[in-house]
Amino acid sequence: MADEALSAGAVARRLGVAVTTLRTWHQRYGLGPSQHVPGHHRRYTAADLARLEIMRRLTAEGITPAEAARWARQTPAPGLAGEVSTDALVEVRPLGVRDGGGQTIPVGRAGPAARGLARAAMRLDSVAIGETIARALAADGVVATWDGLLRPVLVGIGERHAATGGLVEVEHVVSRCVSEAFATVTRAGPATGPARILLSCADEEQHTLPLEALAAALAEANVAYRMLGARVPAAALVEAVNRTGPAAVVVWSHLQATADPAQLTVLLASPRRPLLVLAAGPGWRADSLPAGVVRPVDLAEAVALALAVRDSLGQPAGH
Amino acid sequence: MADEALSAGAVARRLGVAVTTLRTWHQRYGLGPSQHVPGHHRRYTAADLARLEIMRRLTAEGITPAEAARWARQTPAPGLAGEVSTDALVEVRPLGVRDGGGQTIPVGRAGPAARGLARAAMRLDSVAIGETIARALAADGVVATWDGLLRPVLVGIGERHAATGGLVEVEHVVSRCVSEAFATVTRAGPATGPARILLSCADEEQHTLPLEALAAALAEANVAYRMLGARVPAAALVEAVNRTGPAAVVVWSHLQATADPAQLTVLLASPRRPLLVLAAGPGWRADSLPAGVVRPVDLAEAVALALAVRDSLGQPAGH
DNA sequence: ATAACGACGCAGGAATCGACGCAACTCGTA
DNA sequence: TACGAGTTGCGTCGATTCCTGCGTCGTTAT
Repeated sequence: MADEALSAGAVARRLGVAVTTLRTWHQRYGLGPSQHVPGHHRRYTAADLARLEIMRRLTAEGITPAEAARWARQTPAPGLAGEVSTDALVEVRPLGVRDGGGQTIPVGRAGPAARGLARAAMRLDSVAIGETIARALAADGVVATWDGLLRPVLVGIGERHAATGGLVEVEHVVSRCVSEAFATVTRAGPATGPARILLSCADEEQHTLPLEALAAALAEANVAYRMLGARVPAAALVEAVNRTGPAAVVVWSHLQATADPAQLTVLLASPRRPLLVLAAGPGWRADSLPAGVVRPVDLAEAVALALAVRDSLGQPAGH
Repeated sequence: MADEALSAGAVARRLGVAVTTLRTWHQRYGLGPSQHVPGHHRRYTAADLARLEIMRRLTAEGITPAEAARWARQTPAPGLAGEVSTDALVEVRPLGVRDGGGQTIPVGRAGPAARGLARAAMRLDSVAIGETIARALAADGVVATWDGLLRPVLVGIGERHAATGGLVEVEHVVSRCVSEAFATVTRAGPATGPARILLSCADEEQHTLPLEALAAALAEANVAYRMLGARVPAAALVEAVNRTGPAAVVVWSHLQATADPAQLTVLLASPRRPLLVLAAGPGWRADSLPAGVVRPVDLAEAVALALAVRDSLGQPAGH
């Protein structure tokens, strides 16, 4: 048993926080090396690190740092199995405990889970990010998770990025984790019946996440679909429509620059014109859309429309 | 070539350090002649010298002596796929003709599975595509599936696309299915230990699939990593490196346009300089890479290098 | 006789310390 | 809706601690 005396920098790197934060946690919450002479360097033992790991896990769950520190401090030093039931903690929120700010992502009143996700994101802790998302997906489903957890955090990152220009790495890590989480949902739900719904990004549009959310929501509802992905030229979209003859087509555009209504018009003029053409995303201008195009306001509406198409045309043995 | 036991002075002269330093390295880091009785003269064998060579080169590259000693000490004496020598790797491959996928195999020799995958792709049948990939992954693992199945098909589609201009939808559907398959692999393997490997695309680079393959291969081997994803500006990459202090960084570039060596140079000049910087992908020009950058030729080599980093630095022992 | 040994110490530089402050986020209240 | 109070993460600054390569000294192996 060698004494793994980790330095402050090493611990900070491992946790994904700044060295100064480690010092702050020590003096504010008493969460530091058990043996530390003031003025000397901090040397974290395995037990100290375990405490900090608990701190990291609890804050990633959305628990107030002060509260998390209280739990981390009271854990028995020996033994790695310091499992703390987090579910109970989320519910019980003592009065007078506020959520603070600091270097974080604004999530508004999106709940503790979103705050925890934001914190894990700032630390680039992809494991915690993935676990949080998976838990939310299992508990609340795709639509609720998207609206209540993922979108607030993603929007927060986007705003901060637009304002300061930074946070690019954070955005990428979160996006990737969200993609992976949606992918597991997608893979888990085996599609039944033919895919009559086609999902596609607009030409040059690179943002896929909302479309992936829709895909996951459809998979959750056992609705078959086809996902084309990002940067689909109008010709390729028409080609796909002609080849597969979908009942509904969803075209996502995040930016106005990618929202050329012509690619929708071409769709409507296609030989195998789909019953429903959805222009989704904030890029589209309502007044410039060709007639016959529906514009859902949120994920729930898009899912509902897609389900309607499935229900009306799902059974080939009609009347 | 018999192993002439070198004296301390000879070794010191060869390495360019003082004799006392050799003694210091021995008693501080345990980096000395494997057989040495206290009080007697040190006699360095070839293996001992090799260890010291590693020590010298790593410290010359700006790596903390303690960390460099850890590398040198745990290097297997008989070259077990281990030779850490970055310079050697760069020089051994004077012209890396292709490595991300230059070979023109029209899916013909790649086996029946590839043919079936190509057919399902043309049909935009994402279910069949996903099943084929999942089956191959389960049977052959990530690396073999990538080299033997996915890369041939993707390359074939790419060539056809370049020639005819069509097949965009096919490419997108296949890419998405591959991503999802890799994501399930990624999610299935719980990472153990801190993530010391950082995966990132070059600036403006949009192709993520090869990086996702690497991530899946690492997850398959239970190696923790961090994936940044596509279009990572150099500043964001440096930011992530400084925040998480990884041991190895893999930067993927598919196109020459995105392979600016400056973003690697910045990495090497970073305060928390990683031990290993891998320039992966066909975009990089071997002759324009800064010294100290390793250029893996294929997925297997990249995985092997990453594993070496994990194995060599698993335990951050104290002094 | 020469080179190496072990112990000790030293100077330069990197990392960290403690204190302070700032900016940003939430939430209750006017 | 706007604003102040409470939190929180982290940057900055001068001082201090720690690491590291190497020189010196008396002794010992070759």
